[in-house]
Amino acid sequence: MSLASLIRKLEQFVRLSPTDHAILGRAAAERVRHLPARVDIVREGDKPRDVHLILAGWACRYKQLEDGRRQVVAFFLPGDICDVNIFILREMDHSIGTITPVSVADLSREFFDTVAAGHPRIVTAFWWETLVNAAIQREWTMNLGQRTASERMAHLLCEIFLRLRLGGLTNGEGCDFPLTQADLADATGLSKVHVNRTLQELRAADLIVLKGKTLVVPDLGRLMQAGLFNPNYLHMEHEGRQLDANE
Amino acid sequence: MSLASLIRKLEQFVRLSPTDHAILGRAAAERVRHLPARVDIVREGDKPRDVHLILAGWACRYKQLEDGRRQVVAFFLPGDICDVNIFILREMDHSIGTITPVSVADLSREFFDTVAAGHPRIVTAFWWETLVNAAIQREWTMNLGQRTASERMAHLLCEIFLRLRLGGLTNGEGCDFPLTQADLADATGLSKVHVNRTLQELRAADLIVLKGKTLVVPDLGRLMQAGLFNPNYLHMEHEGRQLDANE
DNA sequence: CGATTTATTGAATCGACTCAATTGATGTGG
DNA sequence: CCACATCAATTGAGTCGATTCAATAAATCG
Repeated sequence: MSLASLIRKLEQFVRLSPTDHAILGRAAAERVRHLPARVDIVREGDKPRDVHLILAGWACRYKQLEDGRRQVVAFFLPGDICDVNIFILREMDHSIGTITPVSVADLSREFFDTVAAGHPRIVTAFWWETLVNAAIQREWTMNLGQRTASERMAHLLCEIFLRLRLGGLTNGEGCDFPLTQADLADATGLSKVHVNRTLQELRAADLIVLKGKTLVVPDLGRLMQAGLFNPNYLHMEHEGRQLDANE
Repeated sequence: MSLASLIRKLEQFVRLSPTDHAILGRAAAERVRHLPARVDIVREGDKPRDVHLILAGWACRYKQLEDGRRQVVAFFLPGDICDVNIFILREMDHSIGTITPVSVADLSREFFDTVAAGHPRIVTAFWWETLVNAAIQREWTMNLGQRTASERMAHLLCEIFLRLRLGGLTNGEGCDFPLTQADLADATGLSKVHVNRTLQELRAADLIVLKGKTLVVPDLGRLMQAGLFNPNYLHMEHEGRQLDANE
């Protein structure tokens, strides 16, 4: 269960009090839904109601053009919050869909009001989450604009691996990896065929082992080099060090 | 002077009180700097100190790879705030540079603390600004990942034109346009040469008139079509209508 | 006014795409 | 538990959008 991942992630940035933990725990337990793979959680045009906290499973944020071209603009991993304060806006400008079966907690506007009123550390933690998500989105812009296919793919894999590790969701050099090549294509702006060839390149260079929904990164440093990956944008600079230890 | 643009922009979303106006006015007047064109306001790796409010001129947010490849990930127009609460983070993961000469107000951490403590409408307005900036960044991801060169360029021009109009910075169908083709190349992920050819295409289709640092959009609807532009992500849905009138 | 930046044009090349077919997994019902 | 159906991954061949390199023209600036 991955309220733990959320707290672990937030705590590498701010230290939360027992009360803060309790508040988050209660919010995450209140309205939980279990969704199958490949369904929409919210759709472009919807009126935003709740903020979604992913407790288990993977999801993605995507946008689509009328002619069907589709871009995944973000992945959500367990412990990720979809859009803090999204209910401020009138309507969604994008959709959120599940990749695997997902457990999601719906966080109400009232919860955020409560937090804003009396839990400044959580407010700070949520701002941190928001700023990091913005940084990730910028890095994706960079990724699509400047990196070659294999750099781009290596970069994306580094990011996912590090984000999973931050949530305590890796086993040494390996992690679950439920994305299909079609998902990777939608995220990297490449064609499915080229994604396939790009992955083969990375495999041939012994940068990744990817099969059966599992990713192994034998040498993260080399994969980072291949992707021109600089982790600064993930802003894991605080207590992050100590967490690295128990991997 | 473009505190007006900021207020105009925020007010099409939340109605601010006279006190709110005064607070913003004071903050924007306190520490103002005038910078020449083509210099950095902040650099990647810096410790974030203040939040920057662009009072006049254009700037951009950019990231660079070691080998020199450069991606502009956002443009800042008069009235734009660079990163609300950025001082939460340890260090900048990108740089901000001027394009034209710029007047910038440095907003202190204390200002944001004051706002958080006693000016809920401004807090909401700042969240709105933050969420819209995130939406813009997502749309750029989409733009780079899915649109062809000419769609991409048309889309970018639509966005800039609409954002300028929202700040009251257009004259009918025209606006200032200080970006060079090299800037457009860095923003669209295209080569300079191809930017040139793409602009010629748009000119040939009578979608734009662009010369001498001025852009004219004879038919915004057609340009939007050409760029597969859906303005929903700018979230101008509120009092926006009435503002359109006095253009 | 010359110097430098910005814009434009041409030609050759290449990275990534499309189309099309095949192989390999995964999953479901009889 | 196998057989079939579907979805995911792989391979080959030909094409095209966008790139690079290189040179010239036009603007802008001190």
